[in-house]
Amino acid sequence: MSRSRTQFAILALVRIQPMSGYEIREFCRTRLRHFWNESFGQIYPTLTQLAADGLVRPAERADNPRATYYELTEPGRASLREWLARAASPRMVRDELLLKLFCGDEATPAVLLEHVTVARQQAQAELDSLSEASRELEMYAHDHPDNPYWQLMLRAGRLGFEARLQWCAEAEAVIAARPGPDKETTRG
Amino acid sequence: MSRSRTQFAILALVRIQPMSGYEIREFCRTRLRHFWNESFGQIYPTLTQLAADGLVRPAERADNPRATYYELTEPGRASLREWLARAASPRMVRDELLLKLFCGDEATPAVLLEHVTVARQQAQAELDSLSEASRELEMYAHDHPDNPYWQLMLRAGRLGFEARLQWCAEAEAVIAARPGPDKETTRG
DNA sequence: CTAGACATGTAAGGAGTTACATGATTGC
DNA sequence: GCAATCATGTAACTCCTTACATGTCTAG
Repeated sequence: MSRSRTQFAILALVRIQPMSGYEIREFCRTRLRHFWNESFGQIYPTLTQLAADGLVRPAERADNPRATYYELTEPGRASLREWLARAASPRMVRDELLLKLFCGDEATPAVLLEHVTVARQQAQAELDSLSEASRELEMYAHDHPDNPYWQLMLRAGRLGFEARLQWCAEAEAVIAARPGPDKETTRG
Repeated sequence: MSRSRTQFAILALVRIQPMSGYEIREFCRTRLRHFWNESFGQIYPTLTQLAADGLVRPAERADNPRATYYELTEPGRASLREWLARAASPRMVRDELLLKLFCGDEATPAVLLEHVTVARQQAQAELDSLSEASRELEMYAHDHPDNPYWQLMLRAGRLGFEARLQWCAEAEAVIAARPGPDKETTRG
């Protein structure tokens, strides 16, 4: 049970090809960014534990002998499949922007507008990077058996960020329609 | 700095009206569910700390003398405003369903389909509860100065879950199109 | 009289991030 | 030579959930 979700994230990654801890981190940071994250502090200890448990093992890879690469073992594959069969724990979202908006009347419209604009730009940047990732997948993994699922994964990101973008536009309109901060509200 | 985001979530809630720890929990569990959560283990110690720091204080409330209600103090309001002015930390999402899909070819389509169907039903249930919440807000808080922001908050949930629903439908189609599990894939 | 909601709290532990420490290699 | 990237790890800490412990009140 320990290392719970991290463990399976790592197994899922080394299943594709042998990977080093550093590569696992980079993969999360770039490809899985919109729905998963793992940091070094989780990855390296978990990798050590997985190797001790025989679920992964050190592997050769021609391209760069500097790093320690790990590959999936058959027990590791069995463990991965067992996890796949279990129900997924519900999606967790923590959105500080919405929490701030929740007491929006306590702030000035200008401040809220700034927060939303930043969020809109971030969503747009994510959409751009998803498009790029989708093009890369089509080029390099067109025939990979996992490709339909990888495209679905990107599609989830795209739909999510499009919704976010739409919301930001609506929020900007609503906030802009509020009375400005020029007349001081005598509150206290 | 300690109790960081929990602290401000609580300040944001007691700002609306004096609340007990239990009510704060219920509010998160029901109204803020789609973007925020706090558990008892966080709420009670934080409430104690906030009271010690003078950011909230015990308050009277006619409707139920059993619980200890807390209200926002002026220093508490100042602290809330200061937090509101700071940039929101990026939205965090952790989606185990997508992680499973990421190695979808390792599972049977039937298993994946089941996971997605559960997710679709959950999204639909969330949409229903948001509609209900929106109707309630219009009825009881139509003239509340925060109402536009609360509606925006619900709108974010609605757009998000609609996107989720859309994605689930697409995912079901893609998975259903995959070769069935009747012919055993000789893999190992 | 009992199940369920209301109510408050603590303890333990799991999960996850950040900062630190270290060092090799590569490109400029 | 220097900065950036690649690479591995640890320690401290925050954050958060879960399980436990306890008790009241209300509705059936």
